[in-house]
Amino acid sequence: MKQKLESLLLGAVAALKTQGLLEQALNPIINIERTRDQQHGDFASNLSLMLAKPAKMNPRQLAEKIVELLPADPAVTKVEIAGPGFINFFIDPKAQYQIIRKIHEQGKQFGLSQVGAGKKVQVEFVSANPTGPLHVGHGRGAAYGSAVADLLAAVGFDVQREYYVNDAGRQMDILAASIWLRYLEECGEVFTFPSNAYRGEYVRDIAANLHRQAGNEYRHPVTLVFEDIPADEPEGGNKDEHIDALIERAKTLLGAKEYQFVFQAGLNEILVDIRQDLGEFGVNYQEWFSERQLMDDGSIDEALKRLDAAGHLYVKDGATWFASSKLGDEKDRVVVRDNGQGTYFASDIAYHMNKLDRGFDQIINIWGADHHGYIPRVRAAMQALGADTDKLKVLLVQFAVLYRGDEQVQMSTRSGSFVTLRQLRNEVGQDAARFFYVMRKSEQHMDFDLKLATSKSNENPVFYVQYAHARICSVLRQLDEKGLARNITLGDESLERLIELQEISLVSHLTRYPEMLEKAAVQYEPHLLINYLRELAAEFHSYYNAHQFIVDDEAVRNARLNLSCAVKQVLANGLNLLRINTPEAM
RNA sequence: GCGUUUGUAGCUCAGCUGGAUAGAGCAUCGGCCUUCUAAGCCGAGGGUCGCAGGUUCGAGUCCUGCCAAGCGCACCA
Repeated sequence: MKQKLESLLLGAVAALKTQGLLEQALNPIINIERTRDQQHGDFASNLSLMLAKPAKMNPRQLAEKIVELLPADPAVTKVEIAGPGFINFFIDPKAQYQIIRKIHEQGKQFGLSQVGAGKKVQVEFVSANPTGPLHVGHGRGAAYGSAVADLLAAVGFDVQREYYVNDAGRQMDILAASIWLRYLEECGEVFTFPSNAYRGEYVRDIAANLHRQAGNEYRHPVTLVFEDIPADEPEGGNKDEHIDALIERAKTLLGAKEYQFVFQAGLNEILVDIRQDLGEFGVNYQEWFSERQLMDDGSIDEALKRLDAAGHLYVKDGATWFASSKLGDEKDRVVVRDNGQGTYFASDIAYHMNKLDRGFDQIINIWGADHHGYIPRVRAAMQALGADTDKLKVLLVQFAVLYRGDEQVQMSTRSGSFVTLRQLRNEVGQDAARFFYVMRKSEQHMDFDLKLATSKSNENPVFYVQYAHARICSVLRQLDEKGLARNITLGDESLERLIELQEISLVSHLTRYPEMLEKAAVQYEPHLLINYLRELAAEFHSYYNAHQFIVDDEAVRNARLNLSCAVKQVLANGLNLLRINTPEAM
C-alpha cells in the first residue's frame, strides 16, 4: 500500500515538473507514514512541506496542487489536506480486508520476508566466562541476542548464532585453583579459603564430583600447598599475589597433566550447565567457539603476524603493542605481555580475523554495556587487518538491576551471592522472563523487579497477550459447543460486513505486521515486536468486550471469526518468534 | 578529568529516525459480569519531555553548553 501511494505521489511530482512548478532535476524523497490518529486517515505524507521551499510556494497551496494532480486509485477513498500541509490518505477498508485472507493462506509464514536476501550474518551473544553459572545479567543478553537472531532469520538473513568461550586466561586458572582447594576440603584438609577465589556453591559441587570420581588422587597435604605462599589480603597481604601463587603451586604439585584434568573437569561441568540453561531458555547456538582453539591452532600468531607485516606493531618496555591510537582508539594496546603471554585482546583480534575469514556479510557482537570502551580497539584491529569495519556492528545491552520490592539485590560472581538465570526462570517462568527481558530497549537501563515479575497476578504483561490468544481459542471452542462450524468461505465473502470501529482498526493493525517485523529486525529492536503484540492484544480485548462474535447472522459471524482467527495467527506468529508459549486456555 | 549511555506522568517504560492535541502499563478514583473466560473492558485525574540556548514552516527527537545518574578509561577477562 505504501508503494502504491508512493507511485501516486511520484506521478503528481512528475506532473508538477511538466507544469514547470518544480525543477526537473529535483528528485524528492517520498515519505509516507502511518498516521497516529484515525482522524488523519490511514497514511500521511509530508511531501508538500518538503517541497514548499524549492517550489517557492506555501505548503498548503502546494498540497492542493499535488492533490489535484494525483492520479486516481480505487483503493484510495479520500485525500485530505490537513494541518500545515499534510496530505492524508484514506484507504478503502475493503482493500485492507484482503489481509485476512492472506493471513489465512500464509499461516505461520505470514509476516516473514526475504529482505535479508540470504546474506550471511553472525550474531555472537552471551559469551559469558565459563567460571560459573549464568546470572540474571546474562539472561538479558541471551533473550535479546536470540530475539535479534530470530528476527533476522525471519526476514531472510542467513543467521549463525555463536558463543565465544573464554576457556583460557587467568580467570579460568583461578577457577581451577578454587575447585582444587574445595576438593582438598572434601578430602578433609582444613585451611582458610582464599578471598579472591570463586566462592560459589557450584564450586563445591564440582569439587565433590571430582572427589567422588578420583578419591584422594589429587590430594596434597595443606602444609605443602600453602608453604611459602604470600599472605592473603585479610591477613595484610595481596589477594592477587596470594591466588596467583596458589595457582602456580597447584600446577607444580599436581603436574601439568593432572592440573589440566582438574581445569577441564571444571570447564566441562560449567559449560554443560550453561548450555543446558540456555537451551531450556530457548537459546541455541550453531557454534561454541573456543578461545583456546585460537591459541592451539596458531591463529593468534597468524593475526599478530599480519598486523606486524602491515606495520601496526611495535615493542616497548618488553611488551608488544598494537598502534591502535592511529586508528581511532584512545591509546595503544598491549597484545603480548613482557612475560611473553598474549593478552585477551590478542585473542580477540584473532577471533575477529577468524570471523572475517569465515565470510560473513555482517558480524554482530552483543556485549554488556560495560565493554563499550572496548569497541574502538576491535574496530582498529579489523581496520588494520584490512577489513571493512562497517561489517562489524556492536550492540550493547545495559545491565538489568535486580530488585526485590524496593531493595536492590547485590550481585557478584566471585562472592557467589547472585541470582542465577535458572533461579529467575524457575521463579517467574520461561515466558515472563523472555518477555520482560525483551520488553525494554536494549540500551536502556532496566529495573527487573523480581517481586513484580513473580507475582502471578494481572500485573504481568505477558499474560495480557497470551490471554488474547487463549480467548480466541475459547471462542472457537464455544462455537463448537453450540454445534456450529466455521464457514471460512462465507466469512471471506462477507468481510465487507466488518464495519465496526474496532474491526476496521484491527484490520489496519494486522496489515502493519510485516513492515513492523522488518523494522524490528533491521534495527535490532525486538521490543517493537512486543509493543506491537501488546497493542494488537489490546485492540482485540476491546473488540471482544464491545461485540459478540457468535451471532445469528451467519455472514457477520463468519466474517468476525475469520478476523479473530487472523488475529490469533498473528499473535501466535509473534509469540512463537519470541519463543513464548501460546496457550489455548488460561 | 576524558569517553560513553541515559534523563519523558507518583513508579516502570514507549514515542515509528524532524511532524499534527506527547502515549501505555502499574498505582489512584469512578463505572461494566443473567450474554463467546472480569488474567478483560469503558471513563477520570496526573507532564516545564533534566536545564538553557541554537538550527527551521515545525524539536521529546538534530547541534552546543551546563546539571544529574550508570558504565568504561590494565601488560584482568
